[in-house]
Amino acid sequence: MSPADHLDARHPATDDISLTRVLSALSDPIRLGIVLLLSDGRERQWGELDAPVSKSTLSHHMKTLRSAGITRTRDEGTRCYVHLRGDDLESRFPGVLSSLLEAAPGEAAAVGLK
Amino acid sequence: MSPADHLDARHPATDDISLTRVLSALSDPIRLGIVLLLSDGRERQWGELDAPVSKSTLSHHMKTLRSAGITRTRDEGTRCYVHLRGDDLESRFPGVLSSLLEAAPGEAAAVGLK
DNA sequence: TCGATCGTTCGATGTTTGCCGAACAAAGGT
DNA sequence: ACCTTTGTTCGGCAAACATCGAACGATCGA
Repeated sequence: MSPADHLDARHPATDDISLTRVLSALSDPIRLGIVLLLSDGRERQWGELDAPVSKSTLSHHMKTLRSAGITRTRDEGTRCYVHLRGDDLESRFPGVLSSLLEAAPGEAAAVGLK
Repeated sequence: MSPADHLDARHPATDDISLTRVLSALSDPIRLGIVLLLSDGRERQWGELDAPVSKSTLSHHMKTLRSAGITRTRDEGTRCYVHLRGDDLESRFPGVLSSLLEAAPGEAAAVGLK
């Protein structure tokens, strides 16, 4: 669709993002590592995430992040691109994401994400 | 180490506090509500927490918070007092707890904690 | 048109989690 | 001594979660 694919059913509106769901999504080391990787703002496709899990598991993790409102996914042909909803999260929960991202490096390293 | 029972086996040292465990502990609305209640720094005993769950369930929640390093428990006679490890968390993960506490009120209200 | 690529969906499995009531243990008060 | 209060521990149960391989569907390139 076009003008507003933001309103894709899969992505909650900014105001509907739940803090507990965000925390739950980030409490998994793999997902936290992915978010950390995405924190430079660049858009990536699944393969670039280097997660040490199978395709199907990664797909579930990406769905968890997406439905928690943490990432936004865009389909293009046969592949999906994902990026952090940094601004949305910052406006909904000021300071939370940024402080988390500063604290995260020590933990995510253990997961094998590059 | 010393006269300090801080190092009680039940309480992780500040440097051992894990971010993912903290996030996991806070991803439950009841526990988040309790932390919010404790955020004024006052020490309380279980009963003052007003959590809408049974004693045994509350005991588990308190254990989760304690072993994640979020709270500190002190036994006195037949009762336990608990307080937030605000300074420890702030030094380990600067900004995380404070931004979370600002974001939390909207969510925890739904849980029935006063 | 035929593969190859990429991601989703579908069982299946084992683990963890939230919750409860009941039984237990330690103090304290009467 | 006894009962009350306060918190812990112990099964048990249902729901949620992380994980996998296999099957599927869509798209792009040869």
